[in-house]
Amino acid sequence: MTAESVPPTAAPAPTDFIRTIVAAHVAEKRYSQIVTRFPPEPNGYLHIGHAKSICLNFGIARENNGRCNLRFDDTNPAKEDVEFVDSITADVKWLIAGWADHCLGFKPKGTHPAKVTSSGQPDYYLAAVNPGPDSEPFFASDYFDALYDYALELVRRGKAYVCDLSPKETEAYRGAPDKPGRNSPFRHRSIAENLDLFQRMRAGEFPDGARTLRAKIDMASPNVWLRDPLLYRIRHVPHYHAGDKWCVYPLYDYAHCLSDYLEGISHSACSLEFVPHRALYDWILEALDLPRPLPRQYEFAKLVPSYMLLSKRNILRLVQEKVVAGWDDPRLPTISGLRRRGIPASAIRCFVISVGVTTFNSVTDIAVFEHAIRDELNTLAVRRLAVLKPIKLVLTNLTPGEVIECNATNDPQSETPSTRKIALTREVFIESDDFAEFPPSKYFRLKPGGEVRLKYACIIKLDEIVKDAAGAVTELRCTAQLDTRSGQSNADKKVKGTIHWVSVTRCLDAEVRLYDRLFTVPEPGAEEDFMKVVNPHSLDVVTAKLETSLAGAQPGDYYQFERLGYFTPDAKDSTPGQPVFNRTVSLKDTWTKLPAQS
RNA sequence: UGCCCGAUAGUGUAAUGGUAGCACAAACGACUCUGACUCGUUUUGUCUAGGUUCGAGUCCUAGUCGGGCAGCCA
Repeated sequence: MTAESVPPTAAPAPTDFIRTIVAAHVAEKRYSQIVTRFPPEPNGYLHIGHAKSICLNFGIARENNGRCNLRFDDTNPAKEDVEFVDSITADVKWLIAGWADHCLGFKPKGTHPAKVTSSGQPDYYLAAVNPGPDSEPFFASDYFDALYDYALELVRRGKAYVCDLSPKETEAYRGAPDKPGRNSPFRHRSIAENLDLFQRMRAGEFPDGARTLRAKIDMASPNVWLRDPLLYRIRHVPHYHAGDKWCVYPLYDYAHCLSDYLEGISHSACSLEFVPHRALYDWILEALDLPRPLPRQYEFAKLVPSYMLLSKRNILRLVQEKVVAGWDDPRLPTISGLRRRGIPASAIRCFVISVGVTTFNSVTDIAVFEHAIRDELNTLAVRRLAVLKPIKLVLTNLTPGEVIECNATNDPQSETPSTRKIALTREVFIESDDFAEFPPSKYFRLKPGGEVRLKYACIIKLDEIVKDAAGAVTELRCTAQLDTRSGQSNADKKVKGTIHWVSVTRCLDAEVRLYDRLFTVPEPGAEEDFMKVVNPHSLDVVTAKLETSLAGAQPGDYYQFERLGYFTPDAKDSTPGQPVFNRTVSLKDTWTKLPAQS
């Protein structure tokens, strides 16, 4: 293999504090395999913050020949729904496609953890398989039997008890961070009574909220999560996945650590707000005296890109109040929104990997994301000509029916670029921004008496500006210097400016959606009300003139409209032969930033 | 006013106790049939005060600032 043929995936693996720990565990052979997991709750859509967790967990798996299980953390039947299971699964698959698909852990359809014997002790275990027609993601709700069994064991060991305190009383007894809690009056029930009561809770004998199962730890602990945390609550609600079999449901802290254990997870990475929960995570696993190596929890800082709002709750509000058109609105940082916007999965991965993994809460400049997008698209996107805000230009030395074929490059970044033919005709559209009757200094574009090159065609000179009665420019009359075309005698003639264009008679009208950031401030989440800082110009819809070859554009195709930016056909509103384009991101522009422009 | 965590250029992120690097951003320049890309140059940094040490971004102490924790949410 030559140096040139090394695939881009050969980029050095990232290093961070979690990977350093994993590497140490690999060296000491602590686990038989490195297994991570991505555990979303199916109560909303995935966003770019989740992408960080996905890249970390799948990244660790692929770098260590391991596995990363997709597991739905669905222990709250009131909030969860299959709709989200489907969208989350699709988003995860899209995000890791071609990168870590081989690490994705599913389970055989319909299976639950099997009771096995490990190290001479009874145990539960559910191994992962590759995704396929007979497999599905993991669900914490498939562990309810095993979890119930472990809860019974905790009771038998005198480490859990049934508490009859009401929600309000429970809160009062818990105390405050700076004040110790008080023991529940039910803390010293006998094991037999606890067993009986817990079984009757499960049997449905008590109404919602009447009793809970609690861990017996320490009501005076400075860590409030250790003050006899709730393990189970009563909810007479059917579960979208588990059906109506249960009326007691485990809480996150109890379910999560054991779900990790059941799947043989080695490293359980979560965000920083779970740091105080780690002691509980460890306590539950250790209290059960389990036979296999225990998973451990590691916490990292969430991704917070500037100008974005990431929490599900806030995104939901933007959707409900119709600030955006839905969960997959291209202005939203949801994975489905980013995909619809035209951002490649590889760009999302490059971005989150470049940000790194630390324990420091930070805000990442959106420019880093935009750079990653442009960097990927520069290689992936096919070049086309399009005019967003057209103004007519007449080449007076061409006859009305004359067609001059020009060769345009599709992929200038390729080592073996291909070309296509585009038609130069007497009348063309150019970008209205590319003409100025009274140009500022250093204006390289079309101006009175000036010359520019029409990209892939020839140099033209502006002779005359035609205006209507109101004084608005209606037409620019120019002379084409046909000997400056590629291959002609004067082809090497230099002019300072080159502009894009589209033939008036050979073009396609199309709706183009120009998206901009959704908020006007870098940290909308820090605002008293983020609705007040919504960018009123986050969407500008224009009817653009496109070169005809764009009629066949399909969703999933990436284009660069030269000198403008990257565009992709909208996956929802495009129809065959009539694409609607979304602007993914503009090209970097060092001209309009100049002070002369303001 | 309890406990836990954190702090390195504008932003993000590196640095077995041994020359503070990298990326993005910004500025300037080269190149250019995309004012893009690419290439080159430059600006800007270890929160504060003590201590240990030949030597501290790194270890210790105190402080400052920031974040988190009292759902029968996850």
